[in-house]
Amino acid sequence: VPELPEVETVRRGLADAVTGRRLVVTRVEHPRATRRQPGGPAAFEQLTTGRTIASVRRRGKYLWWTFADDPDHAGSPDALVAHLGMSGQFRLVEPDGGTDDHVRVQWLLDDGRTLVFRDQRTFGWVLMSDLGDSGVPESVAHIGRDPFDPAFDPARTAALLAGSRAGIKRLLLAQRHVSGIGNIYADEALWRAGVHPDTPADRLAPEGCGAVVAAATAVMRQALASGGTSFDPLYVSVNGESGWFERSLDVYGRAGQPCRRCGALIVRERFTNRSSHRCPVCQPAQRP
DNA sequence: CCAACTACCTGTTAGC
DNA sequence: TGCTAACAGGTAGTTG
Repeated sequence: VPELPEVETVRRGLADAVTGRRLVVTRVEHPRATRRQPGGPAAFEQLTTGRTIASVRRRGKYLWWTFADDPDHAGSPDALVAHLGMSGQFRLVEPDGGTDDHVRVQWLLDDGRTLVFRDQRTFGWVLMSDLGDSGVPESVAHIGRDPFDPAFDPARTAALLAGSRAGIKRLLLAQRHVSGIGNIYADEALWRAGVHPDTPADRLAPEGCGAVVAAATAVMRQALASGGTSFDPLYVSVNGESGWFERSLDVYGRAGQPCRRCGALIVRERFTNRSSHRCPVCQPAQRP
């Protein structure tokens, strides 16, 4: 699943490939991809066709392209926001390349290539959105900053987390106080910090929450440095390459294998209709 | 306002 | 072999 390091890898690939390119024509192949767009596929095609990409930006797992000023599109939203969901990909296709069943949106570029948005499980989406005064699209403004943001404030984030009684893993996944963390890196961060996922954040206090945030930041930086993506054909960069970080995961997907710190067997538990992985010794259950 | 729950979706794998 | 169930899980909307 694309989380912060994977989405940042995609952003970098996109920035290199499409900055300054004009979208000659947009075609929505699957209406679900534009389900959040007022006016649906037709509106999305009309609002994006002919525009020139000025920059590619990101907050948490949300990506957006800004567009160059264009009198033909005066009054149109300024940003194309995309979320990859579970399985979304941006891929560049050479002029003689084909298409496939998972392509949801495609853009013919002015260099002859085609940019495609592929998404097997269709949780991803694209949307034209206004840029607010802060430079963040309206549809992204509800999430917190991510740890790669130069303006990210770890102490303030820890204080915000510690102000909640909710379990720390739920809070990390909520994207509210800190964004970009998904199930994989949440489990990795909690293992590194030695914290049980259900520990109430207020019980951890700002110090404990700060340690979890620091662990999440560290593991995501390492993941970004080692190719940014998990080793999975669903999560590839713009050029189709997979990363190698899955080989470095300590708990996620390691149920039944020994903890790399203490040797106890990693357990997998149900957690709000998904799964949590933890070491029963390093991350013991909290006493009531 | 906060916290918790569920629908959304499809390809793969496990089990009978 | 064929069928069913479980599983992967981020987000938005709803409910309590």
